[in-house]
Amino acid sequence: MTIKLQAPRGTQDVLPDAQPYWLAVTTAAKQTTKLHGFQRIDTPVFEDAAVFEKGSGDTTDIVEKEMYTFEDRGGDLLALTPEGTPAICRAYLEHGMASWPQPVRLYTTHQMFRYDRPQKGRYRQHTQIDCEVIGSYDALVDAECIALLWEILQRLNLSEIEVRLGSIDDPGPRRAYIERLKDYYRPHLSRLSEDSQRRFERNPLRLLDSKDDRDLEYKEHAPKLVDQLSDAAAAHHAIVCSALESAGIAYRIDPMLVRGLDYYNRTVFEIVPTDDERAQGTLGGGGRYDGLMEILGGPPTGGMGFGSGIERIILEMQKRGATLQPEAHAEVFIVHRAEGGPAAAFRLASQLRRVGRATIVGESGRSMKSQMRSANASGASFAVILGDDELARGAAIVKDLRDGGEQAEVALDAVAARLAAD
RNA sequence: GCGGGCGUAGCGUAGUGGUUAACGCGUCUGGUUGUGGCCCAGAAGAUCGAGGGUUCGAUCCCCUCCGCUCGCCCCA
Repeated sequence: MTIKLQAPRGTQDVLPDAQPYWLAVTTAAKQTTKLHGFQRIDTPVFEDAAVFEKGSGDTTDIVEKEMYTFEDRGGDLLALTPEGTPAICRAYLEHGMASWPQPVRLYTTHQMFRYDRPQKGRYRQHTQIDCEVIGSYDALVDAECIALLWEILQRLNLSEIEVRLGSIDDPGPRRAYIERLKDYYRPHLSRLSEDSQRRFERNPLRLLDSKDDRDLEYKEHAPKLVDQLSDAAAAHHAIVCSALESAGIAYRIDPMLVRGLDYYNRTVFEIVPTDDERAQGTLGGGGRYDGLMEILGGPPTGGMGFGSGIERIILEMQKRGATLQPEAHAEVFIVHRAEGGPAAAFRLASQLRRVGRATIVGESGRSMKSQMRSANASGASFAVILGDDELARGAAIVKDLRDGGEQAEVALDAVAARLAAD
């Protein structure tokens, strides 16, 4: 019978105590993207479902089993964004950004929704920092995006991180490679794990991602895509590598790196904590998506970007021992206990706010002790006390709460000026 | 979708087959004459996740469900 209302599974409330972490991360993203010439964009929380069905690929897990799709009252089929890139690309096309100076560098922080089984670092609603560079095929842009995420994490004192870099070539050569890969695996198929047997049919690249003991031996000797790239992709990859080196960014070539989205080509990357083995430890990842615009009905347009999970970044910060304190609720706390006190307190509070001071008025009817306790708990630096005697002569007591508790009587009209923000 | 752990006041925990379920933190109210932080006192706050079963009796034993959580798959 007790109906307990609670946040839906896989969602969470970000309480005041956690806000400093969110502020730190979003600030780091804002500042770093600005240093790279990115502009902010915001796209809707939901989109026409087709944006993702076409954009992300309708055989990807994200679209196939994780999308929150619904029909609205007008009969339109909509989806809560599971993934930012197609939405931003849609906006690029819709607003004719191809006529802006190219490439267009865009960033956002965006709610993502995926119907998935929650666990540590994985939620049904999560927030991503999303950066996209659209309108460029330049390999240097790939390196810049990787560097950008790297710098954001560095700014948050997450230094024990590692870039994993790979290339999945362009669609044509990749298809040829996949055939070679399947040829390699086919004779061993019956000895592979069930998961891998399924992957063989559905997503052969994932064979290389298996952690099952039964697959390891075959995986080790499997042909690696990154070793046999087409000339164009190999040259592209080489530029990315040397750019990262010149920027002093440590990376590791990961031949097994496979991303879960269909549209990637050439560069793919992830950044993970050095000491974290878990799959959900990935702090961010992305890659190049030169074919995506065409899939969405636009002209051929190069693109490169990444997403990074804010919740995961915060978990990692806390794991490293970061402790950020919430700000004080107020700077000035007005204690009133007098005939006419409430009205005077209310008026004084608005004067204080006009001069830039965060001000809280104590609860009417509570004792002075009680209000002073509230003042202390609010973190305010000053209490302004309105008592009968002072009010009778048009004055108030200003008390410094920070240490000794010095106090002085000040004319009511002079309080705001005295406590004004610098 | 699959497997493991857990479910007692807002939070963190204790506890027992049988009178009013305990403690800490937090909240509120007080500690004389109008004032915080420490300290002290008091109060409020829990149908012990839900339903069923065993039993004279269950918060404690059994089953089911729900929820949370960790892992697999996959992803940020």
